[in-house]
Amino acid sequence: MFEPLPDDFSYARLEQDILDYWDRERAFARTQELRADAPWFNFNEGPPTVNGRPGIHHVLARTIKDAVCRYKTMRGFYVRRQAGWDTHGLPVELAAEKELGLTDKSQIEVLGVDRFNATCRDIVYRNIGQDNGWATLTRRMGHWIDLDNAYITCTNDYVESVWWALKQFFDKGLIYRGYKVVPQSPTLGTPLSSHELSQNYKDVRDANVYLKIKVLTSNVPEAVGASIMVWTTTPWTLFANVALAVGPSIDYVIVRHTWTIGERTWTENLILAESRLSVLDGEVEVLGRCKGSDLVGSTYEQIFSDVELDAGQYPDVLTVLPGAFVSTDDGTGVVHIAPAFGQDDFELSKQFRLPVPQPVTPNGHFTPDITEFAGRAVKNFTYADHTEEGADRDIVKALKLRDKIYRASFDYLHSYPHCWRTDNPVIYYARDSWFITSPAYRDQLVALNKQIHWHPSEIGEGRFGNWLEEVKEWSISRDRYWGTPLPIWVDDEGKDMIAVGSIAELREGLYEREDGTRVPVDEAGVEIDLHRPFVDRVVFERSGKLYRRTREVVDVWFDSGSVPFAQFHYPFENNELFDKAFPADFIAEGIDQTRGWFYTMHNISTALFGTPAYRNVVVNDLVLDKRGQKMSKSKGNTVDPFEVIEKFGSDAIRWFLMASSPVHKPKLWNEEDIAKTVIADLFRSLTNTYEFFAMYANLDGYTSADPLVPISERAEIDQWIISRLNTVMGEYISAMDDYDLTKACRALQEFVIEDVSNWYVRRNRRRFWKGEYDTDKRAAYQTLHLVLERVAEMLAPVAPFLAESIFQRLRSDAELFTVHCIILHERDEALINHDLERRMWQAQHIVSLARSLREKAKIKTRQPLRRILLPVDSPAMRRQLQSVEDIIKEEINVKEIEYVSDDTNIVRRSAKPNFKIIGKKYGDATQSVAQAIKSLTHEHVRKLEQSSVLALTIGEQTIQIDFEDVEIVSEDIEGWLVASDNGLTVALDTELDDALLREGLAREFVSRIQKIRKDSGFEVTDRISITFVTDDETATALESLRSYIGMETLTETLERGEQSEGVDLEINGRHVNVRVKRV
RNA sequence: GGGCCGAUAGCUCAGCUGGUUAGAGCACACGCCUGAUAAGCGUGAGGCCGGUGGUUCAAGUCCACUCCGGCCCA
Repeated sequence: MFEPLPDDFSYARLEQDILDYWDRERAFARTQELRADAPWFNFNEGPPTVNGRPGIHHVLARTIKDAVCRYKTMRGFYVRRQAGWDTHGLPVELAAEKELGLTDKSQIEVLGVDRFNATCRDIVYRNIGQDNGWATLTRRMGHWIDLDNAYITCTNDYVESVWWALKQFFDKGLIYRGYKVVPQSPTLGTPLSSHELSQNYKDVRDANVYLKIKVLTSNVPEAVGASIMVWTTTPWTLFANVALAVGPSIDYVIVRHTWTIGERTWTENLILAESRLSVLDGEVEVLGRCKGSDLVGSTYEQIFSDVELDAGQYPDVLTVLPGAFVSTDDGTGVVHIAPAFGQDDFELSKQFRLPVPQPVTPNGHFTPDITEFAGRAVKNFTYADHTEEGADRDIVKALKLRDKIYRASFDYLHSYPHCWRTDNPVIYYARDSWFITSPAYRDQLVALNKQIHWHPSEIGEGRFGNWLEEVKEWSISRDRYWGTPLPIWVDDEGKDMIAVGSIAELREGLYEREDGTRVPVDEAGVEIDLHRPFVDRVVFERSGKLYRRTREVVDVWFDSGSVPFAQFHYPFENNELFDKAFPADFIAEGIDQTRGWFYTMHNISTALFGTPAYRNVVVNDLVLDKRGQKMSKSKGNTVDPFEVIEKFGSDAIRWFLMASSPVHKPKLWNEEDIAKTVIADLFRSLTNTYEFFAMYANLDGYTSADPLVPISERAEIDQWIISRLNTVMGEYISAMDDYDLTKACRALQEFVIEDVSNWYVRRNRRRFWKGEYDTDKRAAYQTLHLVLERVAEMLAPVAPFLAESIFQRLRSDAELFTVHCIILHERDEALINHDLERRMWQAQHIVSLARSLREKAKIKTRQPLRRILLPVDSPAMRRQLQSVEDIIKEEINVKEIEYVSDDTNIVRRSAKPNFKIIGKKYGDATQSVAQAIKSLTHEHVRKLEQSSVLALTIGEQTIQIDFEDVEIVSEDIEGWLVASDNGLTVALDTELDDALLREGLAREFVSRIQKIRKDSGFEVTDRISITFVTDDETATALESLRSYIGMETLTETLERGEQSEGVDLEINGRHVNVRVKRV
């Protein structure tokens, strides 16, 4: 018994049932157990941030992961799938601040780091277990991954592994503390890493200020006393100005600038890059020219004097210096240098030994040194409970009073980084922080990247490869609380450092109590927690020196980059497991991870193991809304994954995400497409095919125990669909092996809809419902059964629910508790018959051509026609078409097919050049040869066919045309309706005689009766009687085909009546009144 | 400013290492077919294959430049 799909069928319900079934059967766990001894295929889960909300783009990445893992399992591998949670860092800290009612970082210290971190930990574990969160989505979308044994980055085990890794870096001399300019989030008071920075560039309007700075001395005589033009978008940095930079090879001009307003005119001498003269508003007269290098050494008047600069100690202070980074794309070609607030500036300060005044606090406010602005915010900041206005406008006012402004507005539109958590502008800020010196092993990063298969490849070569080529030092410290503590202890003088790489080493330290007394860690009676504040209380005494831990925590990206080993608590446990599972064979995430997880894993793995962390990576692009717009909460165009899964089912969503466009292209979210191309097309075709199969198989009592009809003895169309099936199996596997899920899905989809449903089943309906249960019928069942089973297998990775549902209904083997545990069948070359596939393809095209001819002749298909003519090139072609003759005749309702060969004169033939071949042979003579071929006559073509060669004269030359140089086409047939396409020609005999007309009438009549039966709600097996009233001629026609009508419509009595008491029908222009009754 | 990707029918996408008439699905119009199908089939309309220039016998495909869009970086 093949169980039909339920009447109240819905995909959401079907999937719930399957989920319950999987739970009951422990399907995932048992599948894994089955593969216990199988070769491993290693997957690593990129941990989602635990308190983020899953969005539809996560469904995309998770579908890729799940589909590949399921596929590899079905290919016989053991696929270890450990879930993971990313639990440290700012997202959690901010949630904790909110929960504790804190508005500022400083309040955390007041509250106590222990309480703060306890809250963070609490939030983490609450979120992991939360309803409608990640775990729920993971289960509901059918993502098989081991959630029960997920790695959690804030556990002691995990942190210990990260510590081990950091110590490796330390021991290799790859970590150092340095004073550098870093992107700082002022409202968080912590530096951000470059990959964090990249998450939130926004277009903003900033200050657009042209300053004029008086030159005091210079080697360029005209420059003395003139003002050098300086452009800036950050007036707040001007207090820290120590120098100006010019491009040494850029051309500068000294101009007399005249400005008139009303009666008044001013003149002043200004210096700027010649190519930037357009920034000046007034009239300009050039007084002199020079190169930037000539200006070097000029001294100028300090812009603000709040910061004292000692020219004795720093000879180059307040002078013009050469800077390779100076451009003339915008501004004036002169850059103001504030080493504390710019990376280029800082480098220049090191080069020329300049001071680095720092008049701004880490949280973005002026220090008391800046008397006029002490305590003011440098930019506009928004906090949870208040906002602060930045000082820029007031600074410009102050500069105006000092007559240093040439022009100032606040309309400079540019893209500027903002803190990804607080949305406040980032400032570039010099401070102490810790770095990993990635450029030291850049070559290895680049070399190992070449071993990774990127899908698509251009990301690995382009975006990721370029990033590695110019790899920057990794700023790994964060001046925060909830994170892996940086395990480096520093002595009192700040010179000597020790790194701690394990809990055991930590135990060698002393625990410092509140009262200042120190006891060995093990005797302190405090539980070891590899977080602040516990680790801050541990100190080391070595050779008379006291070491205290540096206060920072580690960039969370270092946590996730440690997944390959930290998920196993390596090297403290599971070393054999690690050896087997590293490196990963496969990972998949969104393109935003290029400089995130993809990078940090690669970096750490390269430095520690000298091996790439993963062999294959599938990168998906964003999910955009229907109109191609980025989804965002503010636009209200986000998609709630739970909602759409309820609406369409996970399978449909998963299929759409894989099949609609390649995953590495931005994907437009279009629910109409899901409904029309997935649900109403692929899934409908498949479920209906199953329903059709089940209905008749159950009626006939077919079971899979019935003796198998050898495939070679089955009907040709059976062999055809089996051949197609095997071809598609081959395509599917090679696409999946290549991680091209889209191609695999599309091949399968087309097969199901076109070949199985619209051709095989439609063509074979009669075989299933007519007659007794004989060998041919059994062959039909076995064929369709086989096809459905294999389709369910191939469907399983991407649409696991529907595949399971169909597979469970079809299976005969009780051992196979899930489709996902079976080994995918590979194609059987012996069952592929290219010749047969080609013949069927020809038949389908002939049918199409014939239909279009009927359309032209306005003869409906129900009207039988006597014959079609098919021109054939060869006896072989004739044999080919004869083998599919019945199909053609039935599809287009003709009695006979006549084959005409080239020795008849009905067909005119001509030749088309085969450019691929003649192009190679004739080169630049190709066009003239092609012309000659096109003008070949019917006789020429016949001659060519007979002797395979033909001599042609072109101009003065004679050339020899070979048979392979041309493609022969049949053109038309005298007096017939003809159509040609794809090298096939069909001619239709449209002449009708009485017998054909009668038969047409009968078929039309049958069709109407069937409609009446259906409309009246009769069962398929109900027998009926028909009484009809019509004219004599029509009556005779109907009666002459009584047995045909009776057979088709299960009519027991067909009588001519007198009274028009039934339904009036208009059939082929005749009037018939019909009454149909059930008997 | 740099890097990567994309641009083909109203929409979503195919189009292999260049081969001369550029395809499919959806949507639209008309017709056909239907005892598995809220389906199917046919026909039609709809394309300066973003633009310019080049290489070539031949360019949607290769090269250069350019416009527009997306993403990433500065």
